Amino acid sequence: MRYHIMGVMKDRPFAPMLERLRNAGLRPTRQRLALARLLFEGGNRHVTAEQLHAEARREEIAVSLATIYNTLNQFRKAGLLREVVVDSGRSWFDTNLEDHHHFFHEATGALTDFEAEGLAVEGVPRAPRGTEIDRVEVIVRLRDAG
Amino acid sequence: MRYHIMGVMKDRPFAPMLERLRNAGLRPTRQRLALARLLFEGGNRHVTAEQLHAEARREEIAVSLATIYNTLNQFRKAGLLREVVVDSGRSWFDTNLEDHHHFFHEATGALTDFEAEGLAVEGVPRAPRGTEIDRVEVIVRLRDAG
DNA sequence: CAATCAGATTAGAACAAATCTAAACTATTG
DNA sequence: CAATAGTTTAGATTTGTTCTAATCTGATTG
Repeated sequence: MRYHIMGVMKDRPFAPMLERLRNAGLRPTRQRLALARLLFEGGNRHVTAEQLHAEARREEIAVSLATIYNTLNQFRKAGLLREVVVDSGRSWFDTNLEDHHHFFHEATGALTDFEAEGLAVEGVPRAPRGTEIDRVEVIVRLRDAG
Repeated sequence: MRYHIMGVMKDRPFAPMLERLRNAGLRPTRQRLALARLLFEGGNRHVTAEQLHAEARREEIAVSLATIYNTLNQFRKAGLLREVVVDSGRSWFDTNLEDHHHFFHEATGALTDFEAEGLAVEGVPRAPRGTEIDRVEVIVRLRDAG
């Protein structure tokens, strides 16, 4: 199998990303590939749709906002991203798939991870009839010290 | 100091509610008084702005949606309500001011309280520089059992 | 390697939640 | 009871997100 070079290539091969999309059952289109690289190469991050769109523009990747939304949702459904809801009005997408929780600084809107290791949540009541626990989410809301 | 009994009476006087608004520094207008009664008489509840608006209409209380939003936010700022963000796209307001957390059933959108008593969250990391912990929020996301 | 076509992308319209505006109204104060 | 600061309102506006219908493209097949 051969890989040919197209478009923006920093210094990483994109074969792994291509594979990653295929494994997720997503056709590796230009747009998805480019967005996957923005999202997954270079450490964990949190983005909103608008942020990612702006970033793509900056990198001169032609992607419509509709595609950003489509892609983020597809990635989420495929388990490549997690959605984080901390303030109403917009959604954050988190590339960190490990067991972790969030700090949310209300004043600035800054969202940061902290590992679940070391955190213990005990005494969660039984799920109501007909339901089961999907996930226990801890959000630590911060304010400016004073 | 006098304590008012908040029992399950059909014909409640609204003096206590009036007092409650005054104490919160809010002028007790018709609209605020009516909404306060819907919200605070008869047990804890969760509402969205639209829900409360619909309910007010049903009760033939003339209140605009703008006033619903204003009032909910004023009540929140005054500490009479808490805002709960579980799904992006809308805000819930919770009349339960005690230390508690939430079940959120994604499929139905149902939001229910559970007491913090019995729940222990341990090992929350230190707040980042310049910030302090405002509140630790636990959201237990539910899915249909199966 | 060209034709095919399901699936993907797109611009722009549509939608929903929430906020804003500025005009009309009302609870309080003097 | 008049003055006024605070409140309410309809409707416009803003913001985030989804939808639509037309166009395009990656993969498959012959």
